[in-house]
Amino acid sequence: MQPVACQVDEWQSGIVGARIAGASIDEAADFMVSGTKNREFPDTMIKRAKGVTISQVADAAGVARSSVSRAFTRPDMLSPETVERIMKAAEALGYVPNHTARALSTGRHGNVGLIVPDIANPFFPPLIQAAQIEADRSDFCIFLGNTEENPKQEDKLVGRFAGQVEGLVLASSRLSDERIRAHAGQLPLVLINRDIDGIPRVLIDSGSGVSQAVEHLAKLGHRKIVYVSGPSNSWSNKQRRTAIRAAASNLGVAIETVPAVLASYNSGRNAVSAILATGATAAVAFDDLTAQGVLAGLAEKKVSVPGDFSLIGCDDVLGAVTYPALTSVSNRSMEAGRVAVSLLLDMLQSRAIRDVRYVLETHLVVRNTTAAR
Amino acid sequence: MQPVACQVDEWQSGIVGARIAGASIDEAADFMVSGTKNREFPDTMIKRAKGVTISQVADAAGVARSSVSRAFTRPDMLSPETVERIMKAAEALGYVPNHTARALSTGRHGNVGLIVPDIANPFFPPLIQAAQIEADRSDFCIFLGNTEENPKQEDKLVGRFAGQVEGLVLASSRLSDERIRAHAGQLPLVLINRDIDGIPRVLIDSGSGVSQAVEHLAKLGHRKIVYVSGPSNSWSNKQRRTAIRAAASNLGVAIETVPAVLASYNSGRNAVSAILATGATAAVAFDDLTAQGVLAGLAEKKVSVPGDFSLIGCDDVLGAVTYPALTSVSNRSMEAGRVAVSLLLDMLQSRAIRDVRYVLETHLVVRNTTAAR
DNA sequence: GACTTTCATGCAACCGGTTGCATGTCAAGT
DNA sequence: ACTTGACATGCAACCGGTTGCATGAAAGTC
Repeated sequence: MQPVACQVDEWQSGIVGARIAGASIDEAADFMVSGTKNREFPDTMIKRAKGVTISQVADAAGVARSSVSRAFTRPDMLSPETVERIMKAAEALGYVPNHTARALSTGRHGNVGLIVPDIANPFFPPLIQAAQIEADRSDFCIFLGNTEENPKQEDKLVGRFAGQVEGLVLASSRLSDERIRAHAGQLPLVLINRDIDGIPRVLIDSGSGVSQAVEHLAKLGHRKIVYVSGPSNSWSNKQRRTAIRAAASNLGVAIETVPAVLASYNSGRNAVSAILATGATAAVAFDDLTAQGVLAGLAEKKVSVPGDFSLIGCDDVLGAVTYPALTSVSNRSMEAGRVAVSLLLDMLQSRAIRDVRYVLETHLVVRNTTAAR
Repeated sequence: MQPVACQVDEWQSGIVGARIAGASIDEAADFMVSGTKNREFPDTMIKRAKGVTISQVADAAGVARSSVSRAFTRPDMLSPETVERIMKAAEALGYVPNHTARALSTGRHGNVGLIVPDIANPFFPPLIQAAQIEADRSDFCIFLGNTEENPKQEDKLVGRFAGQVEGLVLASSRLSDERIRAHAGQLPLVLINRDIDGIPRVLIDSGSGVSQAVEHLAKLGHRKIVYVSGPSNSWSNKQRRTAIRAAASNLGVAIETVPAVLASYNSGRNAVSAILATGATAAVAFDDLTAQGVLAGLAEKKVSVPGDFSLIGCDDVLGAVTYPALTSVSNRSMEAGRVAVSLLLDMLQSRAIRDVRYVLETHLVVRNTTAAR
C-alpha cells in the first residue's frame, strides 16, 4: 500500500506519517481526533469507535439485555412503558445496534451483491443505480463488484462476496453455465441477460425492439439493410442478429451483416466503408456506441444522415445527444436492475427459489437518423 | 415487495408463489434445491447454507477450536504438522471462516463504502471502477451508495453504511461542511472533490487544464472566448470559472460567461444562441456533455466546427466519440478513485488520520474541435 | 538430575447481539 | 377463593469466530 507515495502529484500538506498523540489508544471512549492543534492540522490517532452496547442501555434502563433487544426488534412483546423507557435510555446514550453482531446471531446481514462486467459501460450505471435504489427500499445495502469482463475475476468476486451477502445478482455474466449453476447451489442467485433454466433470470429482449427497427426501415422504403454486429460471444448480439434476420425475411427486405470486430465506437467508424460497399441504404448497429462510430464515419465521408442513409442504434444509452439525434432501441436496463433485486429480495424473504424467467420487451425510439429513402 | 407482480411484462414460467417441498427446512445440511422435478422447474425451498464451523474442523482434526483459528490466522504459532492436519481436515469439510463472526470478534470486517451523487453520470463509473480495483487488491469489498444528488439521502446512506464499513469515501459530496465534519468524527473518511481542512481529500484540479485550454485558444488567435458555465453550487464550476478568468486576463483575451442553467446536454444546446450573440469565436464548456449540446446546437445553425467556431469541453468523458472529436480537459477521475481508496486503507492500517490534500493536475487534450481563426 | 526456558496447544472469556424457555404477576373465569 | 391463562420480563444458551493466559512437554543449561 505505498502507491500513494509514488504517485503523488502534489502533497499540499507536508506533514506525513503517523504521529502518536500523548493519550493511550485504549483509553479513548469514542472514535475521535486528538493531538494538540499546534500548527496546521497535525496527524492524529484514530481511536476506535467503541460503540455503546446493548448491555449499557440495559443497565441504564434497568432491564435485561433481552428486553433492549426486543424493544428494537419486536416492541409489541413489551409493555409500551418499558419500550419507551428503553428507547429513552438508548437515545441518551446514542445506542445503535451493532450490525455485525446482529448478523451473526440472526444469520441475516441485509446485504446483496451485484456483479457487473464493466461499470464504465454506459449500459450498466442505470442498472446499478436502479438496483441500489430498490435494495435501499428494503434497507438492504449493495456490494458492487466489477469483473472487467474476466470470468476468473468474476469467480473470485463471487467467492469473496458469498460470505457477506444473502444473495447475488449477476448481470451479463461471463461465466460458463456450469459455474453459474455451481454458485447458484451455494447462495440465492438472480441473473440478468443470461438464460439458464432453473435459475431466476431477468432478460432484456432486444429482439422485439430490433424487429420494430427493421419494420420501421421497411416502411420508409428501404429494401436493403446492414446489421453491424457486435461481439460474437454476446448473448445479446446473437439475439439481435436472429431477430433482424427473421424480421427482414418476413418483410422481404435484404439483409447483410458487417462485423464490427473490436470495441464499439472505433469499430463502428471503421466499418463504414464496408457498410457503404454493400449498397444498402440503412443500417442497424449492435449498440449505440457502434452506431455513433458509424455516424462519425458517415459524416467524414460526407454521407448525410438521414438524407442519404438511415441509421438505428441499440440500447439507447446516448439519450438524444448525438447530432442528428440517434434513432435507437430502448434498453430497459434500469428495470432489469430493479426487477432483479426485487426478485432476489423476494426469494430471500420467502426462502423459496422460483423458476422465474422475467422478460422485458424493448421498443423502437424514433429520432432523427431515419428517413424515407 | 410486490413491485414484481405489477410490472411483469411476461412470466415465462406460470408457476409462481412458494411451494414448500416435503422436507423440513431445519433438517437440511446444506443450501440446496429440493422438490420433485415433476414438470418444468417447480418452485423449491431454499435450505439455509449451514456452513461448516470451526468446531467441526477442530473435532475432525482432533484439536481445539483455537488451534483451527490460529491455523488460519497465525500458522506460525503452530507446529507445521498440526497446521497441515488442520488444513487437510478443513479442506475435506469445505470449511470457510465465517466472515461475520470474524468481524464481530476482531472489529474489522474488511469493507469500505463509496458514496457518489449519481452513478449514471459518466464522470463516476471510472472512479468507481478504480476504487473497486484498488480495494480488491487489499481484499476489501466496496459498498456502493448513490445519493441522487440529495444531501438527505447522502446522510441516510452514511448512517446505514457506518455500521458495516471501516471507512468511507465521499465523492463530490453534496453535504454541508458541518455534516461532513460530523461524520468524519464517527469514522475514517476520505473526500473527493471537497476541500475541507483536516479531512483527507483528493482534489481534481481542473483549473490547470482549463487554463491550458484558454492558452491554446489564445495561441490559435481567438480574442474573445465564452465560458459556458455549469451548476452554480458546484465546487468544480467555481474552480473552472476562476481559472478561466485568470488565464484570460493574463493573456489579454476577452471572456464572457453564458450560463447553461439546467442539466448538461440540453442546456448546452439551448445556450448556443446566447453564445453566438456574444460575437466570440470560441467557447469552453463546463463539461463534455454541455459541450456536446453546444456542438449539436452549432451544427443545427450550420456553424462549422472548428472552421467557424472552436469548442473545448471538460472532463473528457466522451472519449473521442463526437464528430468532430471534442477537444477537452482530462479528468483523472480514475486516479481520484484509486487514490482515495488507497488513502483510506492506509489510514485504516496505520490507525492514523493524516491531513492529506492530494491534488491531481489536469491537462488539455487537443482533438478536432479547435482551430486557428 | 533438578531448574529454566521455549514452544505448542488448550481453556475459557469475549465480541454484541437474538431467542427459546422459565418464571412471576395480574386479571379473568367459575 | 382457586384455577387458568395471558402477558411481560429475565435467564442463559447460542451464533462462530479470536485471543490472553495457563499448562504441560520437550529442549537447553549447569
